[in-house]
Amino acid sequence: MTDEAKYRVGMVAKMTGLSTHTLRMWEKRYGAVVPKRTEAGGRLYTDADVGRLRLLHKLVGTGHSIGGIAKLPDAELRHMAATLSTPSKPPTLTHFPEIRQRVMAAVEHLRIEEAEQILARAALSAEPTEFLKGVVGPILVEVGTRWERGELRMVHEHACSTVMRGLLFSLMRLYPTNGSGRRVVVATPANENHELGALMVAMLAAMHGWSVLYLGPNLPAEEIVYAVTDTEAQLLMLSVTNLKPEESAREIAAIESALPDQVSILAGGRAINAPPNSRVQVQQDLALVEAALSR
Amino acid sequence: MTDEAKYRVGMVAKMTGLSTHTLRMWEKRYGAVVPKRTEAGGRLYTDADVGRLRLLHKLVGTGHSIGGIAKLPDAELRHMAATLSTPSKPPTLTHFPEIRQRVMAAVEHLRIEEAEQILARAALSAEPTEFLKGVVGPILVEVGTRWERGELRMVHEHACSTVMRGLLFSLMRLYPTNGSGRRVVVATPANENHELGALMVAMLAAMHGWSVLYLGPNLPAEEIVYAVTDTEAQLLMLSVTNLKPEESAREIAAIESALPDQVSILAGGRAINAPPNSRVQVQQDLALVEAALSR
DNA sequence: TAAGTTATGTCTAGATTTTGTGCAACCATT
DNA sequence: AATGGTTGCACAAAATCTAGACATAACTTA
Repeated sequence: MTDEAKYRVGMVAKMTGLSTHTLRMWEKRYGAVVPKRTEAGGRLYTDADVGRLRLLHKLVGTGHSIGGIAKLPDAELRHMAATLSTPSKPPTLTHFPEIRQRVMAAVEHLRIEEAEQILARAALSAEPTEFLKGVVGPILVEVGTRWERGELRMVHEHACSTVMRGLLFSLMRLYPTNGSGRRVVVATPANENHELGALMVAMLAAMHGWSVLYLGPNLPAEEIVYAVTDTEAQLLMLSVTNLKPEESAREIAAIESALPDQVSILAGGRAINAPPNSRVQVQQDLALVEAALSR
Repeated sequence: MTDEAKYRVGMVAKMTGLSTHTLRMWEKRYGAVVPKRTEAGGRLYTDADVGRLRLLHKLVGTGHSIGGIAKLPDAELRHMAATLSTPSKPPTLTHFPEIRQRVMAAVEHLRIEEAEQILARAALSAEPTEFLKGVVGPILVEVGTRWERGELRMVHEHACSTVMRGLLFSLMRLYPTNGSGRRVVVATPANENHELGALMVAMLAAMHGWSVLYLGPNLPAEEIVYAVTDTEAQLLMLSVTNLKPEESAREIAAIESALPDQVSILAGGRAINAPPNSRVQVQQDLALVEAALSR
């Protein structure tokens, strides 16, 4: 495909399905496309012209008036064609790779509404654990690594996190607490700002009927301890993805030593580093976390 | 997407489900939408017009009378559609002080589910702006000051922020974008971690039909600039509540100098500090922010 | 409750506009 | 001269425009 002007009007008529007459009229009356000319005055259309004409033809066929849309830019026309054809079938995607790919594409172009829509649909038609393991997790990892490699920018990472956060929040609320009275506190230690792992396990806990107190990222040990004891929670879940090993170990040790004996601690995340010989149970696999929660 | 007028009545009829007759009557009798005209007098509707008509159609379908709602501003219609409640006649006599008090009590005891419930109910029965100004804002301020005074702990502040964040996210999603094509980016400059102000204005923008790209807290100037230019947004909204004056001024100046001229900047928040003689418009009052958004 | 009023969608009718196509005369290349 | 293209004018079908008449339902008032 070049931007060479190479098609004459009869050829374009065949390619687009419009008559030569119509082509000339659309040019003269509405300036829909203005082809170059040969020295003798013959019209010469480019590939882009043909594409545009096809678009216009399609839109006119669905009811738009040529006079109203002839002057609009190509991007606008494409958008109109895209939004017009969709209402029939909102395809529920259950094929994880494709979902991931489409969400990544949306994030790359900062089209967060689109990303949200795809994810929301997928979330409702998949097993929650599967969804977390097969979609949310991998996407976060991919955005993270591509960001480090410089292929994506910080905005993409932020936007993606925002979408996921909102999504997980909404999903969490779909599972109302049952009266089992099992309470869990979910948090992230001091200086750890990555909350998405925490959100994922919080959602798992909610799914299993726990009453979840989600505290968000970056909390000093004493605050976490206070929350656990004040609410008489039986379980504390921590997520660490970005701390230095010694920092992780220090914080977790501080939390553990101050917690009442009967409280269990479940920790996970890429950078987790727990002191040995402690009651802190380290668990990276979401499925196993889930098993622990359903016990 | 542009705000160009490009649809003729027949197409609009197809898109909205209303008859051409009805469209003309709604215009003549109630001024529900007043489309531009071609030179010859033909009606030309914009995407925003279509969005508004869809809203009106939906509301009429649920029992509202067209005469009563035709003149209401878009934001009002969106709120009504979102809550499917009464036509704004009863000025919502929810008693804000009591709501605040009950939420505060719930937060104090870390009963976040209770807080969530109270807030969600109040949010749906109140005018969004009023709700933000009368409930969300004051509660955040109160939690902040009581924390500084040592009456509350960091966990309370975190838990409360988490609740509000989730709430605002959900509320934002109640107002789907119409095709008006007005895009706004909402963010918080580097080192500013308080995102709730940003979330509040993001929600206001969504209510007014803007397509909102919410980037969350703590973004360097160049990232914000990239997002704005990449999405061709017309407006950037910034919130600063916790930076030092010189830091605020530096970041904002950096952003402003790198942004294309046609992008407006609206900034607010306790610690905002904008360079003088700039196009940065500082606005602390939510009602005035809203006015700017509906222009 | 009956009668009158208002609100709202639909319909008609005749004038215009929009838009695709037909025809005529002419030009360029082969 | 055959082919494919150009321009301008004419024309007809479809879509709109305006103004007003009507039908129905909902609401008011006596």
